[in-house]
Amino acid sequence: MNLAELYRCLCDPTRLRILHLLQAGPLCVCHFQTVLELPQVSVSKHLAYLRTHGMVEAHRHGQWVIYSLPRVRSRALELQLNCLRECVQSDPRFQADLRRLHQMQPCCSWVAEALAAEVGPAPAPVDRPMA
Amino acid sequence: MNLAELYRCLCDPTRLRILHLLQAGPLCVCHFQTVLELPQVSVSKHLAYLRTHGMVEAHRHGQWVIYSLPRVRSRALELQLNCLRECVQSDPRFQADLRRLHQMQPCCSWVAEALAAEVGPAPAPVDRPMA
DNA sequence: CGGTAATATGCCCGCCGCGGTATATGAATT
DNA sequence: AATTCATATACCGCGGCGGGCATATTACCG
Repeated sequence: MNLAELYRCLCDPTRLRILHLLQAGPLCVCHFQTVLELPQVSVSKHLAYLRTHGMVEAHRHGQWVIYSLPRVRSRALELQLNCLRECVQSDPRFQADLRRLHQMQPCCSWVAEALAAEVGPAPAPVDRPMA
Repeated sequence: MNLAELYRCLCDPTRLRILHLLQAGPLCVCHFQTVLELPQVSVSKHLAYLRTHGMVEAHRHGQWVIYSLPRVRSRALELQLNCLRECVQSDPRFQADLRRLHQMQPCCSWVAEALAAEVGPAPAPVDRPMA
């Protein structure tokens, strides 16, 4: 992916919020719906956009899909994610998202945690790229 | 300007090349035309886009218009420019642009230099924001 | 004043991305 | 098998943006 394409992934406020949240660890779609307070279809479409552009990875766990930042990242992606983190440090919007994320008791937190612990070759049940 | 808007300025390859070149110092439109090898109208429109979004500043010097990065920049803009510079370090396209910039003998190099030296309250002749 | 060089803008068109609505897929549960 | 939950996708309409062409603006020069 070239740089302009990468920036295109970043030029939507919802996608920025998603990527920011993902820096705290893997999350399932229902997390995003709750934290972002956006309709399911909107969240799903933005996640699909990021996924097809290699900005996030998706893994099915039963009926849930866990999204995470790519395990292996290009140098540019790494730099951009760091830059994004610095940029939003003083932004109330993004910080509020983080607070809401930590407050919520998600339906599938155990799944996210299980997947976060999963650093090896994915020992979990079904773990295909996408549905 | 919010962050997503900033990223929107960055999500076009031509604008990325322009911003990258500007990190080497102020340039006039004819520089961009030569280095980028793009039609005048394309260069001008991308510059207008960046200008209206506060990513660059324009100053008339006689019949030329010199573009530069803003003298005063938001923290986010500063971070993004640094990140961009790091990201393109190994990109042949952007490095080739820089080489071509240094090779060329521009029509109005003295103007750019004069403006670069200008750190004070703009002592030069006519120096209005835009035409 | 007329001409020319440098730059900007208006218009048209095509494409992409976003929101919304409806619907499909896939897994779990009974 | 039917239902329900979680998630994705197809379709539609709209606005923004980029390219191309023509034209306007501004400054300079003879």
